[in-house]
Amino acid sequence: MSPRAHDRGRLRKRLAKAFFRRSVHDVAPDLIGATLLFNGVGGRIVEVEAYHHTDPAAHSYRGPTDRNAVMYGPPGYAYIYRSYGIHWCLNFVCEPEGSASAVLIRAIEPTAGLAAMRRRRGTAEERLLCSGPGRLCAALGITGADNGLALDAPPFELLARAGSVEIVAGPRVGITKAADLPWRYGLQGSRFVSKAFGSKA
DNA sequence: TGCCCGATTAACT
DNA sequence: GTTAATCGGGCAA
Repeated sequence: MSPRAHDRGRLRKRLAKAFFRRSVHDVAPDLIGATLLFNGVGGRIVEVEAYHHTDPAAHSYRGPTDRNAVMYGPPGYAYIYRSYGIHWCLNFVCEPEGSASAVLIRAIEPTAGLAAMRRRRGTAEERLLCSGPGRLCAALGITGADNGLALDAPPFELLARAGSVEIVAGPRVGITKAADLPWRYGLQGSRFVSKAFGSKA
């Protein structure tokens, strides 16, 4: 029996680099419901935001710098930056190389490695373990040292969602420029999002 | 070189 | 509701 036949039905498809080589506005909603693991710790993605290089709120809007260099590389890699000098935030580089566009991973529903997450986060509240970009990185143990790593190889593991999901969109969180663009996507009804979605986008 | 602001969070009043 | 923690980028001098 081939490995493929063995895996069928048991394991979901791993997201390859080609998955990310599309518009951020296609990749972002397609990530909702996918499973993100880092060293085996993680869960189901329930909230993301799209950042296009033409977007004034994007780090790549004003051109390449030391910090955003990974955004200018090929798709399918992790762009990790420090936020407010304290937190780490995880992004997936998308679109053809040079587009400098990415998707910010804002929240996941914890499903694997709960004990490790609680230890790193210092709280037992499951809902608060990964509900926010900074909290998510803390729970999974992701830091700036992981900036530039490929998403289709360890320590990362990304699995496509199983079946269909209902997706909601709304304005992004914590930005002042282009704050009206509805480029935040979430899993309908999830209690693990960082902030509730309005009824209308 | 110095100063202000930000894709945040937790601990305050 | 407000504020501190604390780092890189952007812009003024």
